[in-house]
Amino acid sequence: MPEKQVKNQAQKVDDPMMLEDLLTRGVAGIIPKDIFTKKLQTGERMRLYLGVDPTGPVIHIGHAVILRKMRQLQDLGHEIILLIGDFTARIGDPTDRSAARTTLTHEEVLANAATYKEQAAKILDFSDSASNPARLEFNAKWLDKLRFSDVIELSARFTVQQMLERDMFEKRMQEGKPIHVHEFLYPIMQGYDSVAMDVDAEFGGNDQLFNMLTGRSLQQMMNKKEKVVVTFELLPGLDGRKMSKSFGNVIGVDDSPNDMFGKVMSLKDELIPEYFWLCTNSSVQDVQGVKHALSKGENPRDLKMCLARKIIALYHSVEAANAAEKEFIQVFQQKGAPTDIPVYHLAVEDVSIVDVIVRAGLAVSKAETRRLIEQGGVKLNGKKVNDAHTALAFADGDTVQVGKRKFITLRK
RNA sequence: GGGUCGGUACCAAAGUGGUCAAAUGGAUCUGGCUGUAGACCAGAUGGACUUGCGCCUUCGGGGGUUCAAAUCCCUCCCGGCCCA
Repeated sequence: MPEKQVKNQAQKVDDPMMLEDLLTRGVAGIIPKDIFTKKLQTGERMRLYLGVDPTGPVIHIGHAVILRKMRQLQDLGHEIILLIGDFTARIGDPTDRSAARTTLTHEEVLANAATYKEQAAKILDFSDSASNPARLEFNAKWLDKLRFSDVIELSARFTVQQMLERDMFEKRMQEGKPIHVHEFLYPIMQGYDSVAMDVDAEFGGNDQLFNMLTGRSLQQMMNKKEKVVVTFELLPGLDGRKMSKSFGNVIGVDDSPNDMFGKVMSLKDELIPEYFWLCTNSSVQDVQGVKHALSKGENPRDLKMCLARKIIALYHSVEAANAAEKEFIQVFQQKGAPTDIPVYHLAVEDVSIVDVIVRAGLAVSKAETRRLIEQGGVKLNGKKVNDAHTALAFADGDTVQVGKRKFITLRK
């Protein structure tokens, strides 16, 4: 029977290779490093958490760098908490925003939180049957209870100058952009999470350093504990810019195998080694090997295909990875049709190809569809459609293609 | 509270009475090429249709002046900066 009792001891990390991997892969900084290292070596059980703002519904493989590290520590027996910032999300983190975020309603936040857990569960083990299950927490649990006097007391521990130290506040000051008072409270709220959960360590993206350090200060002041802060490299997006939904350069852990494959193939060549290091379990030697192969002139395409298989295997399965690769070769390298084409049932109103495309949702408006036809982006059974007006006789099983990636099969 | 500057399309930002569905950049899309949904090159990017130098909707909200308004006036809302 697995021990489900609270254990105060985690597994010791003796293997220097493993320790090295734990301390370096994806890690930008550890404050203070010696304490963290020692706790890993002695196996002193740590309570550590990652806070996420459920402002968007997608966990991407950049977040996963941190989650995968947490999974390693979970397996070693440390206590893992995924904190949903349901309270803080309503305020909006000013990090890396030129303007204050629009605030979400509590309902939106909770809906996002539910999908978060589902996605995080691809990496962390939340199941009751696990010997050391990860936990989900919500910070509204304690932040909602604070009274105004508590907030004053907490904020009195910090100065405006300290808050202004953040680059982004400074930048906004210089640019003459607004900084709202509640944004100053954000690091304090997030810092209070550490106190409320009485944690030993917090993980987070590099951009969260300031907020996490505020929590470290508070934890020292209020619980007399040295909270370790571990910051992680931000995984760049597929195009090399910051990974962000608004740039469309994100791979979600929930993406389908085919999507993942295609997205990895669109990765900027220079980022290949970094992705191997941060997004797969490849060893240092393997990553060196990849760099070497690239410098020797090996086709980056083939390395990306390998990378794509590894990533898909992680979030889906090896079989899914192989299938996705076959599909990619068929559709994009050989410009064939995909295996699974959605079916569209023709309606009586569908007189022209334009109607079909709009009603099937392949384009948002008729004007856009006409534009696509003019640009040669629409094919019926593999043949370019040149005229939007001709009424076409559709047959059962006809295939309509819009652009490179959108296909439908027609059914009467 | 006073002064002043500003609010433009998905985002940033020009335009300051007609030549404005609105420059430019980003983003997105299409085509070409290829190593691929990468890179590069070219083009497109409010909407409906009877495809018109025509129509409808859009330059923070509302109202007005004018043959004509993103552009002028009034008013309201929101923000920056300086002063108090």
